[in-house]
Amino acid sequence: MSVTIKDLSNALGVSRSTISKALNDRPYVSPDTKARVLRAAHDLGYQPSAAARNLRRQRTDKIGLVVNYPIYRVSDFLAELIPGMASASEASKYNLILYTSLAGKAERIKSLCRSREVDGIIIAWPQGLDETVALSQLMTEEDMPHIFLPRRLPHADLSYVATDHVQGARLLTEHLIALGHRRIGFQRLPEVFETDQDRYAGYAQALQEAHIPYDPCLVISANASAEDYGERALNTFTALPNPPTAILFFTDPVAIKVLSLAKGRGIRVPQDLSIAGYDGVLSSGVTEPALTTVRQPTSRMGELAVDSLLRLIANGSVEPQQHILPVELIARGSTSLNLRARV
Amino acid sequence: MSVTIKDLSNALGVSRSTISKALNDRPYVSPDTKARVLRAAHDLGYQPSAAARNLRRQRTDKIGLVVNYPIYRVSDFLAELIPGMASASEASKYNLILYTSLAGKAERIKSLCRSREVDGIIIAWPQGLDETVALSQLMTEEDMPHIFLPRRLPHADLSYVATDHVQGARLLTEHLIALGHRRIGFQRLPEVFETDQDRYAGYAQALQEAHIPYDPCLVISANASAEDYGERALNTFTALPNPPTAILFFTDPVAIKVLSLAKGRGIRVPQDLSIAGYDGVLSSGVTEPALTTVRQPTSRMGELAVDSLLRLIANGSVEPQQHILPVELIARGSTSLNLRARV
DNA sequence: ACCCTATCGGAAATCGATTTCCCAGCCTAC
DNA sequence: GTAGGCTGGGAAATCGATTTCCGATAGGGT
Repeated sequence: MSVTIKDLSNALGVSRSTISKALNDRPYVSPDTKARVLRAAHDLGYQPSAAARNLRRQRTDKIGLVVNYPIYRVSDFLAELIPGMASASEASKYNLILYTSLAGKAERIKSLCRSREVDGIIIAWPQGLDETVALSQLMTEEDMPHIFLPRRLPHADLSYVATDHVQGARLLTEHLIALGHRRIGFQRLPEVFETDQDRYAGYAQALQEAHIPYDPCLVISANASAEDYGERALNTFTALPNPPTAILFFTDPVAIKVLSLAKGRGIRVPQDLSIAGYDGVLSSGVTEPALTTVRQPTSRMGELAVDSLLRLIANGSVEPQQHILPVELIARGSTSLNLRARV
Repeated sequence: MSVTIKDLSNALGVSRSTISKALNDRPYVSPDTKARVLRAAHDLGYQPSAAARNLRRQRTDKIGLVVNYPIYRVSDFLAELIPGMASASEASKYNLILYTSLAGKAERIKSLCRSREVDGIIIAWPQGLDETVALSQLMTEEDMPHIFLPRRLPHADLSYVATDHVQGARLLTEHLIALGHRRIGFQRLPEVFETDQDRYAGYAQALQEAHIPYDPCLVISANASAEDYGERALNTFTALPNPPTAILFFTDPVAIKVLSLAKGRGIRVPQDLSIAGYDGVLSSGVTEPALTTVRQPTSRMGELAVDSLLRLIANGSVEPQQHILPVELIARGSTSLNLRARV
């Protein structure tokens, strides 16, 4: 079959241990022998068996990525995250193994840990804090380094990489306030998203600092089971006696949908209503008008997640890795000066 | 450390071979013993070591995905392809390992084959036919089943899964002809893309069947090194004495760019000029007007690639797998009846 | 009663590397 | 001159499963 270390040994008349030492840059091999080994290895096209190596070294140089992609299908999340992670990991001789069917299955994640087919795990899927803590505990028991994505987790022991949702919502709100808006609608995320609290906090902070009184009518919750977030929100808001002059939606696709909905109803954006999204997906730049949004450094987040995980793997669980990345406001045509008379 | 087959053996007073047989559903184990083994395995949370298993069985149940993602960054290619592949492979107990830094490096692909860390490889990156054939040969020599994506390859021995670019270009062209267009601009792809010939053929066929004479002025080549495909094409076409009334661009982002460019120059789309793209990216649906385009079943292509590869792995290289998937015309606002006087 | 076969289970080989341990020289230092 | 420390290299153990081979027992046919 393929050429093994034994073949090399036979060809050179040198023991297998010496071959191994030579190839792995270990001491106690003469320069001469080492050169001969390297040469022969190259000539015969020798490549160590990954399985044998993994078995003996008790590590695989592989990172598991557990994702529940449908949630993110709405955005370019995967498309940006994966390349970022892949380049970061390959730079460190690691590779990525994808697991998309493990979402929510604690039992299967435990099996993954026990089989030791990866050295660490990056988990990207939204769930409650309690479940996350339980999951983290499970992996810790199995001695499996791990890191969560893409949300801040209010727990001192958990490792995560996130983007700053407080800042994101605050930037958007401040932007609208600066444009003269005082009645700003805010659509909360479905409860499963931990990010919701952060964004809401950012929104509330910005309002408070501008001394704009908080009006509960301007904040509506999205029902996770329903799909027509956008339409419901628009209906609710326009039905108000004193409707908002601007609305923040929790994701670009929803905002984009509302954009076209508004157009159909004769609501001019941004003259009659300013609209903003969140994420900075490609589509947000080509709508008419283009969408004001917040761009998250997804690719960077992927890199950082890998780097952090590798640190956990190397150091054998020192203190947890917690990183929050800044986001960027992209102000575009869908938001403008509040033209309606100041009330 | 973790619980091994030896621990099970000790706990039960049963030999390791019997344990293995019981767990792997092999004959010559009494139902009683088998039940006891399964029970103990479950109670102790036994999970076989992936490395040991791979070493002994000489396979890993993993598929390598070699991609050169930047090329596809313009589209949702990765975002759709990967979930499709992942779900198909996990349904068959396989997992995906990502390799993004191997593009173009034949030597490293050879190493990948020799290390046997995957049972098969799916390669998705554009390159010339000669290189592809050479690469395929290399992998065949290493006994590594493999399949190419996402283009038809005019070679009887190569395995690939592709979408039907002839049909795609033909559908678009026929659509425009049906709308009364007779001067239809066609932008060819950079030469590196094998798809170019197919699309061009589709375009030419449609014209011929409609008895529209071929005008070389209406076909321009894109320079792979330049980035401003769209602008150049628009300039060239509008400078013609008898300019086209419709233009086919080779990808949605380019068409979208031209859309906004045209708007800036006072060219009305579709009244003055019909424009179409290719790919059906999310953005194409939200432009004003929405873009007529062709949608490729990327996710399905991913699934099919995995299924085909698994077939190659199972059958030990029977005949090559070659699949071409149909595409779908999405007619939208950017193309309309040819309103200019018939010349 | 005897042989043959099918079933069950264990001992040992195997997969292909790494790592530990040990031996033989050789050099240095006292 | 000898003890002790290096260095280069080999023998063998090891990682944790699967698989082959073989022995023992039981059941069935003549």
